Parts: sequence; C-alpha cells; structure tokens
Amino acid sequence: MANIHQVAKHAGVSVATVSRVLNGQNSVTAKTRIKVEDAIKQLNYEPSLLGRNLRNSESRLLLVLIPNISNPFYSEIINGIENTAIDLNYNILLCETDTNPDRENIYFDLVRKKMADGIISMDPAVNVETLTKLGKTHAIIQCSEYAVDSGIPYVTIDNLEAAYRAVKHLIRIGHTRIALINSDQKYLYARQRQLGYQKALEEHGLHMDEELIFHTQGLGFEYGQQAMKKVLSQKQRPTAIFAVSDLLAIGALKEIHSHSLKVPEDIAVVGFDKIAFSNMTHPTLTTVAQPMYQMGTIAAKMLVDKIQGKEVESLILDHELVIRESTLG
Amino acid sequence: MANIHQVAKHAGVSVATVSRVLNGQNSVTAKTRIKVEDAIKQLNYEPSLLGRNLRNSESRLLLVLIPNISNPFYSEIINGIENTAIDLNYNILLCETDTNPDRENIYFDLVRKKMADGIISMDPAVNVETLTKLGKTHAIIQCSEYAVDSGIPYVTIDNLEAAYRAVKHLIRIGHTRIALINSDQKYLYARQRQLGYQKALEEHGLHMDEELIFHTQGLGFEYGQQAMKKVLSQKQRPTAIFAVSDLLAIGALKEIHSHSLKVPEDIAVVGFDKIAFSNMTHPTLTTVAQPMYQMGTIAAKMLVDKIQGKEVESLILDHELVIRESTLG
DNA sequence: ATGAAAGCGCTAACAC
DNA sequence: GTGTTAGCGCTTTCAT
Repeated sequence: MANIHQVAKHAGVSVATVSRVLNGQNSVTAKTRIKVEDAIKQLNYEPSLLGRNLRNSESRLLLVLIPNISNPFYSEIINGIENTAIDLNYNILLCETDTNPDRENIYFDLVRKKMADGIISMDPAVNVETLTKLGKTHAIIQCSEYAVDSGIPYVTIDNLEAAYRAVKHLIRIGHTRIALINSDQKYLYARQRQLGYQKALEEHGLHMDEELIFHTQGLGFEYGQQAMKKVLSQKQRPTAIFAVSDLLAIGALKEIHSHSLKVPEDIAVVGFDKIAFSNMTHPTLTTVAQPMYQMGTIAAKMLVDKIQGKEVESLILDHELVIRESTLG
Repeated sequence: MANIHQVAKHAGVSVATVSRVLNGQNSVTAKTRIKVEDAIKQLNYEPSLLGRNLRNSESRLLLVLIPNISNPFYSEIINGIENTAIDLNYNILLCETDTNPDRENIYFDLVRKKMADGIISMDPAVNVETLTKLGKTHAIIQCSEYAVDSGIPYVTIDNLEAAYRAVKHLIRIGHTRIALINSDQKYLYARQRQLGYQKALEEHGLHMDEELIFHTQGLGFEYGQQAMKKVLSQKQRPTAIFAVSDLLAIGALKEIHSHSLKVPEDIAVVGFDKIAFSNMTHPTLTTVAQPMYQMGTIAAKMLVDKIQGKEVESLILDHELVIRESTLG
C-alpha cells in the first residue's frame, strides 16, 4: 500500500502537491495534475483516512444510538439518517444500546475519544445526566424521544396531540369504553400519549377509568399480547383499544383473534407509528403516521450543522391519522 | 481538550509513561501510575483514537454491508455481529447498499482508505468482481448470501436442504399442487431454495408445473401480495404455497385473506426465516428457522480472525422447520 | 504554482 | 522503570 510520499516521489513532485490534487484544489497546473494522477493510478494509491482524519481532527462518523435495532420504527429513521449522512460525506456508526447505561457509555466514549464527531440519540432517558453533560462539550441531537431539560436540540412530533386525535377518532365512531395499552412511563412519549388519551376522554365527558390503562414491560408485540390478555379478563370489556405503538397493537390483535373476537366488530384497535407491517395485518391497522424518514433526515442535518458550529433549533414535525380496517364501521 | 503531552507534563513524566499507563502495561511503578492517573482525571483527558488508530494502522471498525435495513431478517444478524464486535473491542459501521453498486462502492472505499478494518457482506451479488478483487487484499466475510467462487469465506445455511424439508412437509400433509413464490433468481438462496422445492416434488413423483413458480421483483411483503394475486388467478388453484421468505409469505397471507379464503383450510402456507413477525400473523406461520443471531456472531468472529491474519473456514449452520398454524390439519 | 517543514496524538523501539 | 525520539499519513502555512 503506497502512501502519499511514494506517490509524490513517483510523480516527481512534493507531497503538498499530491495533497492538493487529492483535495481538488485548483492551484495546480494541468500538467502537474496529470503527472500526479498517473502516479496515483500506477501505484494503486488510496489516501488513508486515518492520516487525514487525525490531521483534520475529525472522524466524519456520526454515532447513532438506538435502543433496539429490531424495532421497525427505527429502520425508517435510520434510512433517513444514513442517506443524509452519505450526502454530507459522513458515515454512520450504528449502535444498539438495549437501554443499557453501560452499553451506552461504551458508545459515548467513542465521541469522547474523537472516533465520532457527534451523536443522534433516540433513547436519551437511559442516561440523562451523562447525556446532558456530554451535550455541553459535544454535538448531540435527540431524535423522536428527548430529555426535556437536557438543553439538547431535538426533532420529534407532538405526541400528545397525535394521541388525542387517535382517541378522538374512536370516540367519534361511537366508542365510550376505550382501553389504553401504554408502555413504561419512563418514556416521555408514553407520558405524552397518555395525556392525549386523557384529554380526548375528558373533552367528551368520558370517565377515565384507571382500570382501562395497562402498562407493558417492554416494546415488542409479545407485550401487547400480554396486555391484551389482561384487557380481555376484565368483567366489562372495552370496545376499543388505543395502543401507543403498532407493535403493541399487533400483539393485541393477535390476542383478540385467539379469543375468537372480531376486529373491529367486537373491538376496534388503533396503533401508532405506521410501520410497514401495520398494513399487512388482518385487519389492517388504523394508526398514527410519524414522518420517520424525514425525522432521520432532519436529525442528521441538524447534527452536521451542530458539528460545524451552527445554531440549531428543535423541531416538531407533523403527524397524520391513518384510518384503516381496524376501526371501520 | 488535553492531549497526552499535557498529561505527561502535568504528571511530571514522559509521554511514553502516560501511554504505558493508558495501555495497562505493568512496567510502571504504582507511584508513577497514580501520578499519571491523577493528571488524567484533573485534565479530564480522553485519549484520541484518531492518534492511536493512525499509529496502529487500524480503525477497529467493521463494515457491515446490508441490502436493506428495514428487512427484519437482518436485524437479528446485526445483533449478533454487534454484540460480538463489542466483545472484541470493535465497532460496526452499518451500511445499507440498497443493492446499488454505486452505493456499495462508496462503502468499499472506506476499507480501501483504512477507515474500516474489514467487511461483512450480506449482498455479495451486487458487485461480485469488485468484491472478489477486494477480497484478495482485504479481510472480508460473506454472511448468509455468498458469491460462490469469490474465494471469500462465508457463513450460511443449507438452503437447498431447508427448502426441500419445507416442501416435503407440505407433501406429507397431503398437498400435491404446491406453488413456489420465489424472489429474483439473481440471489443464490433463491436458486438453491428452488432446487430444494424441485427435489421434494420429484422425489414424490409430483409434476413440476412451471405455471406454479412465481418470481417477485422485490423482497417486501407487497411483492408477496402481488405474487399471490397471480397465484389466485390460476384456473386450477394450488392448495399450498411455499414462499422463500416470511415477508413474502406474509404478503401472500394478506392476499389470501382478502379473497375470503382460509389458511390452512383452503391454502396452506410456509415461509422462510422465522422472523419475529411470523408468529404474530393470523394464522401463525410455518417457517424455516435460520440461526440469524448465531450467524452474525460467527461472521464477526471470522472477520476479526481474518483481520488478525488467521486462517478462516467457511461454515454451514443448522436450520429447523417450525410447524405452526398455517400448515395445520 | 510548487516545495519544505511543522504537527495532528499516539505507540514503541531503543537507550539508559 | 522511565525518557527520548521517530514515525504512522496526512494537510497547511509559509516561503520561494
């Protein structure tokens, strides 16, 4: 593997000139440029990013912290991040935290040790103090979930409003006994969506029955299924379910079916996120669409801006209620 | 941000000694070590990986090339890769190729330019020649899919045998008219699974009807749905479907339902991969379990071995037919 | 337009 | 056990 010195020697120029050619500076004669390019080709030279990055004090790597890679909600976001990163000549270091502080700390070290230029965090609650502190000295953006007073810019949607509209839809089509399948209250979105649920009920003079609120221990469908089991064991069964994620809603759907009940005839179901699979269930799932791809795109742009020292403002994106079969009739 | 020199100065020792402390060498007096550690703490020093990596001519990054991040089949594999990488003190650079040669080339450059120490490729067919060539000079492992004569080690399963068993199961429970929903034949696994399908039919003296073989243009469920539409438009409807992936099978399921047909009563369905969703469908999906997590684990180990110059052997892992509701009765 | 040389932050060979 | 120093491969300032 040749280095820049050998190229310079072979081309009969100085390393500075080679570097100029490499970086497309126009202060090089066409003739000299040709010589250098020939040498590069002949020696099969590839400039080392290790050298360049050290010199430039940057890694051109963005750390993406994601709780769980298997959750399809994040796939779309990552898509947006990656495409934007590529455009801006960055690459992403995808890191799964499993909501584990130790794990997250390993990844934080990458930015502390200059192996990453900044962080997009999607699970800031894991380690709020550390994140907040790190945010003072390093470029960080929060995406979807955010720690409110971390002072770190975020991009997200209005979860309260979105949940409010979802539940209002259920009320509008005649439901009065609506269960909430929520995840752990440690998540900001969980608290916000619950507030939206309450707001809708109150606004329509419906009694908010604590017995109709179920909290899951995890985010996978199996937890939706478990929760639904509890819902169905109630003496007075609700006629509708609002689940705070499609995954939970799909688990609920499964459980409803296994009791030979029909959706939406016996029970209507609304999910949240509009993951691809929500359109493949039987029946298809009414859900709240989040602009996942766009959110990723924006988070990446914000982060690169931040890295470059620009001012960055938090952003709240639009959502949309998508009515499908699970709430028909 | 302090550097090693400032730490050395502050501690009253040389940079070499600081480096020794940093790397846990035991040739340092306890007293000296303390001094250094104090200085590190006081200065809030974090060693730069940029410097270290340049010096060591390594990046400690593994490039993971994946066709599509939204496909849940890969999520589990990536999980295995990442956990193993962390254990071995590496990190992963996750890159989505979208089966696009240009895109892949951008990523190949990362390893050519020393920003990654090796590659785990999951879609080697995109760019076989380039990959083969790169494999001569760089550490590469193929995972799941592989280019047969690239000479690059791989870890996978026996796709022919797995498909053979899946179809045999359908035959055993009485089906004689079995359609194949296959993806593009450009994929090795698609060709291998089709051979397994044929083998099972032949072995039972069943006629292989070309009209029962359907090729999709893509891998998402919408393509399974499309294919199923064609299947159902046949004059003589098959009684069973073997789809080469769960995603396709789930799309097929959807289409079957929308024709008010019942699975497995009217049509039995078998998928492939055992993705998490395959247990959430209605009915649950009979499928072939691939050891995705283990495959990722092994691929990562193989790659690190290769990077360290060790000999690496290709590996074929076990699979398992998981019989669920979609083929009951 | 080009070259010489310093230096990014680190490790390790060598000397004591 | 510790220090001195070269050098990993690059970019950039300052000369010329």
